[in-house]
Amino acid sequence: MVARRRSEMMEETRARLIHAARKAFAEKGYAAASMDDLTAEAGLTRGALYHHFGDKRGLLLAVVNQIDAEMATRARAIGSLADNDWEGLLAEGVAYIEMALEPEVQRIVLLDGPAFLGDPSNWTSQNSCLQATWQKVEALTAQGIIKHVDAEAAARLLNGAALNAALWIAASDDQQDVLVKAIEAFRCLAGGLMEVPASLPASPSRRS
Amino acid sequence: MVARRRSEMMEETRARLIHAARKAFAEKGYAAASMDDLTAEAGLTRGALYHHFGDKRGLLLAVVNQIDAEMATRARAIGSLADNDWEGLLAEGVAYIEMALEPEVQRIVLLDGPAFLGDPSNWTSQNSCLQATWQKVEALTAQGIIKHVDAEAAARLLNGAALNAALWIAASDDQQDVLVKAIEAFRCLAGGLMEVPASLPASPSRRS
DNA sequence: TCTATTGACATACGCGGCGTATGTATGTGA
DNA sequence: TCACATACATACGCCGCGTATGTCAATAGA
Repeated sequence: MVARRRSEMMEETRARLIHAARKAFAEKGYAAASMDDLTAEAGLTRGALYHHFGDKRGLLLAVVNQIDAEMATRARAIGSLADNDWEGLLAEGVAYIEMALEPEVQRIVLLDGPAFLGDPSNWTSQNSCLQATWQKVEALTAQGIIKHVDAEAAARLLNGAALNAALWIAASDDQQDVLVKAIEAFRCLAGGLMEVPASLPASPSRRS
Repeated sequence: MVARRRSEMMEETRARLIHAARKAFAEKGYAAASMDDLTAEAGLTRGALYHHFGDKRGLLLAVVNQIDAEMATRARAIGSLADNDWEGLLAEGVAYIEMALEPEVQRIVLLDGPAFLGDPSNWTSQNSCLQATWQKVEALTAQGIIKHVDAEAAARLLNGAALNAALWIAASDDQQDVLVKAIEAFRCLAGGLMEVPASLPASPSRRS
């Protein structure tokens, strides 16, 4: 028997509970997931769960934060591979769309999260995914590459568009085909943020 | 006592249940709303509810469809007031953002709907709001005003952006201020769909 | 080293909510 | 008017969450 510290044990207990919760929430949805089943799957009981997370929502919050952090890390990594910040922003958006196709992400973060925890902006104090996009938008604004719109607004709408694209793709029959269309439309929309020569107005056919 | 047909009574019963459900779902959320309380509010019991709607999800579906239809009607009306189809599309989008600020719409259609009924595209067979945007996009494509992207994709991403904007606004402190920013960003994004002279590439600084 | 106290869990209980099975009354067709 | 269907109401059981309580191991102090 390897001697282990108490804190290590606790950490593992928390990890096992979150792991089981991710699985259960993704498969059955938050509402239909039973905490008895969930904890049993992790070799524990509800006692441990309430001790560590307070209530069912607390567990969902912990799960969402974990997944959100993973997503942000992956998105930043993908975005940093791009040739420039603009392509980086697009790449991040596309990465969100693709990540959102995973049942864990979709079911837990995109559907149950907002429904049971409220608006994502209130999760934990910040949403890592949003922050990543937000920062990229600010950088591009400073570089004069995109228009001077509110950075947070742009980031939120971009993420919203990506999210909806993912829900659409996931529910479709030919996911590959739809994915291509969604990405094209996304790049198109994002292009609206780009700065254009002053001679070209953003809106056509303005009356009188 | 006014003599009334059976079908009229039933129709009123359904309407009263849906009305009570809209109120309860909007205030407490779908999960926390009790069907006993809800039906009592309507002067009925759960018996009537299960008779007409099958189960709790069936009631939610009926409520969502009703609100969705109302939203689409309002959006089309607003869109048709615009000077041209392009401004109509933008006006519809802005209208969605503003409508989504209403607790009924936000809580029921945007949060609980997707969580408990699945992707909106599977509701009833079509989502009226999406259809309205879709049609406008197709019309604009035919007129050569916007690029040849997939119309459904564009419509879905636009609606998704509007939806997310609404969630943001609703959770913010200064709703008026945020609403202005969101609308500006929305118009900006939507502008990305517009056709531009071929001499200007959609993407800047392409390498090699 | 022995003890006291804290903390990490397990166990036990009650409440409320959903779904279903059953009952009842009113309206409709022959 | 009689048989039947329909629109509800009532009654019951099961399940799931939250909390109160119990137990055991680990650390702290003397």
